[in-house]
This record gives sequence, structure tokens and C-alpha cells, in this order.
Amino acid sequence: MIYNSSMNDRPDISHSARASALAAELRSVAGKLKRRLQEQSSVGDLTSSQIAVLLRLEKEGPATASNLARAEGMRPQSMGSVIAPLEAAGLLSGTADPNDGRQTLLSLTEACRKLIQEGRAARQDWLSRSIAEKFSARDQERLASAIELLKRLVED
Amino acid sequence: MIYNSSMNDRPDISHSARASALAAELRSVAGKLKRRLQEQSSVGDLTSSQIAVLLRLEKEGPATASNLARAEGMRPQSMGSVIAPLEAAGLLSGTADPNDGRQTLLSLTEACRKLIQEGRAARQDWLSRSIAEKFSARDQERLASAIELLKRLVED
DNA sequence: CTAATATCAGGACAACTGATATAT
DNA sequence: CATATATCAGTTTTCCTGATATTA
Repeated sequence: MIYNSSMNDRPDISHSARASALAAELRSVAGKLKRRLQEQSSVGDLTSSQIAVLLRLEKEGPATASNLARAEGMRPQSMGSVIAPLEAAGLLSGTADPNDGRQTLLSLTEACRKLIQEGRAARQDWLSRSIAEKFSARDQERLASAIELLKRLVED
Repeated sequence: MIYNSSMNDRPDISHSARASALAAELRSVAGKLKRRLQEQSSVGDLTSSQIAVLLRLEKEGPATASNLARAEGMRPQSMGSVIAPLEAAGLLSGTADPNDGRQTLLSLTEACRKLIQEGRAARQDWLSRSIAEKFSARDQERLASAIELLKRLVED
């Protein structure tokens, strides 16, 4: 705390009151977003977490299940059940790391990479589509900095 | 669409590519936020949805379960199970609407109102606390406009 | 032996759908 | 009778915890 509270018991009442109001709104919109993503995932066949994984692998290259779990802030066991259907669908393939037998390095299959590059995946994706449709280039910039803000919030 | 696509098949490739990248990041951070809210709710005794309901009632006055459900973008049945524990805990009380016997108007109990006004609820709330601690007044303003952006996204 | 990875099994939670009772 | 509210019951989804095998 930067504020000196020795001369005043409530130096930041409005600061925390504002925080509380913002929290309420953020909680509400986060809930809606969550439900929206979920309801859309039943339309296609990929869940939100699965799309997040695919796009991360596409952007940052092969990774292990544990790596992905850490990146997404979830447990390795949970990531396992996110990944399993993707492997079954032939979108992901795992090869054992020759240097470390414990690890299985996951990478996108050629079929999946093609799907993403053709933009088909994005067009099927409700969130990508909504952002493209509803947000101008200027708004997309604003969204980008908003996301940085949210990242700070969910960090430790 | 403002762009004229008659002279070019892909006038907004970068626009939608950017949208797709933003979607990936937003999805990721939304997932983390969701998990964070959930893990915190098991510490206290109120879920994220429940806090959202309490703060909404405090801000906007009494409402019916269906009203609240619409406001939060969920089904009335789901809202029912959000509300039930709150009534049981004595934070909410429902009185039958004299004009419309179907409706039960929910309002905060005095105990709950006091809790909120004392700021105890907010201090116990991880999200409020994080926002207050991590964000300067300037950042809170940025967050406020970010939330407006997200609201547009989850709207129909 | 300790640490990290992966996986299996069971459970909790928050939302959903469908059905029913009641009041308008 | 059609509509809106509330509630009961059952299901699904996603993530969790705990336990075990394997390799470094």
C-alpha cells in the first residue's frame, strides 16, 4: 500500500468502492462470456479450451501437455482430457521426446494446420467471428490492451 | 460491412486474422479468470454468480428471479439454484408480489445490506480485492472501458 | 530417493434441458 | 387457452483431487 493510513482510516474508500463495482460488472460479463463460449462449443465440435490449445500450438509450436496446462492455467490432468479428443480427431499427434521419455511432444497434424490456415477454423469460431464483425480496427486495438489488463488480473 | 469486397476477394484478411489472434488470447484469459473465480468461491461460501446477484440487487433494487436471470444471461432454472442458498443463508428474502401472484420479488436482507456497506463483502471478494490492489485509478478507468467492450461482445 | 510427466478413477460444481404447478 | 413465473428432477460439461506408473 502506498497510501498512508495513519492520518485517515479510509484513505481509499472510493478506490475500493470503484474496484468493487468494476468487479461486479466484470464478473457478470465474464459469466456471460463463459456461457456464450460454452453454448457455441456444442454447435461445432471443439470446446473453448480445445480451440485455445490448437491456436497456441499453431502460434508457438509443439509443446507437452504439462506445458500447455501451465500456459492455460489449469492442471495437467485437466489438460489431458482436453487433448484426448483432439488426438482422436486426428488434429493433434504426439511423439515421444527422444531425450526425455516421460514427455510426449504434441504438434498439429498437417490436416489441422491446413484447416487453420484456410481460416475455416476461425470462421467457424464464434468468438473470432464476433470480434471481426463487431469491432473496428480501432476497437480491436482497444481490446488488445484490455486483454493485457485482464492478464495482469489473473496472474499470481 | 464498410469495406467494399467487389474489387478484392480478401479485403480484410488482416482484420480477421487479428480478430482470430485476439480471440485466442481472450479465450485463454477468460478461461483462467473463470477458473480463478471458481477456486476462490470454494474459499468463501459464495459463488461468482451469487456475488453478481447480490451486487446487482444492491445497485438496482429488488427484482424477480427471472429478471435476474435475464440480466445475467442465464436460464431462470439456473438462477433458481443460484438464489436458493442465498435465501437459506438469510442474505436474500423473497416476498410475493401483491399484484402478480406468480412473481416473488427478491430483496437484500438488512444483514446483507450491512455486510455490503461495511465493505466486508468486497474485502472478502478476491476479484474486488485484486482490482483494488493491482490497478491504479487510471487502470481502473481503462478496465471500465474494457468491460464496455466485452459487453458488446456478449450481446446478441 | 526425489522430482517431473502422464494417465486413470471418482467427484464437485455450475450450467443445461425437460416437465409440472400455478397464476395472469 | 396461451403466456409467464417458479420449481423439481435429471443430465452434461469442465475442471478438480487423489492415486499410480514411468522415467530423469
